[in-house]
Amino acid sequence: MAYAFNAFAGDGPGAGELLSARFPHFDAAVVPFAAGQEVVGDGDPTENFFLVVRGLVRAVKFTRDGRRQVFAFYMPGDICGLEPDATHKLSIEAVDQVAMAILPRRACRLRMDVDPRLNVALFEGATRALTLSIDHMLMIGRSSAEERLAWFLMMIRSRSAPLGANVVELAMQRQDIADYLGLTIETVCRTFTQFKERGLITLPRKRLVEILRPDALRRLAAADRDALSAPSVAPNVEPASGLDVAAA
Amino acid sequence: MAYAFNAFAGDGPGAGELLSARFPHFDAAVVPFAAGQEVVGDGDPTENFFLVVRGLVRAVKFTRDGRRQVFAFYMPGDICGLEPDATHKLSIEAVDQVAMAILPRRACRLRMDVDPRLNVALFEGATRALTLSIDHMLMIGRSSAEERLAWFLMMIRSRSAPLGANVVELAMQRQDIADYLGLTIETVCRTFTQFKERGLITLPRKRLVEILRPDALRRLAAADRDALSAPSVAPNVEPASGLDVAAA
DNA sequence: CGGAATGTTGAGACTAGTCAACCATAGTGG
DNA sequence: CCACTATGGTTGACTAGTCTCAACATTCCG
Repeated sequence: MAYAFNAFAGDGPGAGELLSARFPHFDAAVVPFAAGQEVVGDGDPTENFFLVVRGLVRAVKFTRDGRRQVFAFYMPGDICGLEPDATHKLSIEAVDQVAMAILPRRACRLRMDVDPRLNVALFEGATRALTLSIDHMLMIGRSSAEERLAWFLMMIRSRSAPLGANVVELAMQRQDIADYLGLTIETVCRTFTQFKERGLITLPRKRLVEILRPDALRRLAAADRDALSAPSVAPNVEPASGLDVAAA
Repeated sequence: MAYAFNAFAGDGPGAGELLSARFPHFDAAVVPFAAGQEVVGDGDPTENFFLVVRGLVRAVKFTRDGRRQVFAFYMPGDICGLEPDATHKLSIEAVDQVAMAILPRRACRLRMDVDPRLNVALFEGATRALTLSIDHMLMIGRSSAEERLAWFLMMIRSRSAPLGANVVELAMQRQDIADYLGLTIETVCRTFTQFKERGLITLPRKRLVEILRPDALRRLAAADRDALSAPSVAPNVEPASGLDVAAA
């Protein structure tokens, strides 16, 4: 599987920035992918890392009987494709029109051996990714449908919107949200409707959410995540945790 | 949170071996912990890595309203405590009588900067940990109770028993299993009973499981995991995936 | 033996899933 | 311009699996 590190825009120079500074390759090959197109598939050899330049990317895994789990969404600045094994175990797919910079793993590994800073950055990126996947797991394992959707909305908001903006664009479709949250598409719909009826949000368009009561949603979302109350990070700031990271 | 790398016994020298070879500190301080004792808690500063020397360790996270998720079990040879942030976000607790070697992070980091091999080993450990957490997440998000328990049993069997052994000791109690699988304790019990009635297992003691039909359990467990069918690793071998890894 | 902790079983409630119908939107071609 | 279709999204009725609450059994330990 390819796991993506998160660039963590507000977090000083993240892995993405570090890499792009260190790797001319990033600029060398930027490849476009159409919506729904597979970047790498389950079983493909792990030859490259990928830096998302434009669009939205998802990392998914299928079961034999067709169930699907979305492990992460990647936005511009995120890196995916980090994976220990010789073959990918997650599929990386373009959600909409996407551009990805191709970063040959061989070159990366060579650099990693020589450059301790890059090494540390990648290592920290990987452990951070693990941290985020744990938030995701806690949410999936121990939350109700409404808690999951609230968590999702706050996560997307903190990632994609300028801080404080309360209108979020959902590039992914309902099925992706459902598979990310471990729910069915119907439950996601119903929960959206319920949020509307409770005055928490409005839906100007299907893929556009206006958050009317961010505090209420945050409270819902926080029920099973400590991030909001964790003292180490600035309190009362939306956790960047949603930035899931997945191996590609 | 502290994430533990897995030593991967059958996988050549794992991170644990590498570290113990490289770090005299490993032998320097081996600390015992009583059953139930907390090694590090949520919010504690991240000062050390830990190598499990004896016993069973769990990494858990609590929600404000008391729900609990177990993210990983660590067995002798596993390392926990890997975490990017300054404070732990998971608690590390001894399940039974445990001995842990204390590995100062400062010393590790210094070494990591100088020794590329250690660095690569740790990095691969982290990405592998992420891979494993994804298996865990897929299981929690998309499986029935019986699939989860079957998955759990096959995981424990592959980790703790000599290959092929069909009697597995469960050092953890039912509540730990439930919180690991995202179920309630009652559902875990009922599923055990159901497995007994179907002739899949016997329970000579509460904490001792004899697996009568490993293939049937494996089929159940495999419904939402590719590991069994993945071609990159030896096929038809129990996946070592269960070896969850958590940051401590 | 007594008590506490752990584990099991049962009955009923409730959440989310399933199956199915319907609606909205966008694109296509007559 | 208007069917017609395809896709994506919503809603409803019903079901099923898991949770909740409660009682009871077992094991452990002083």
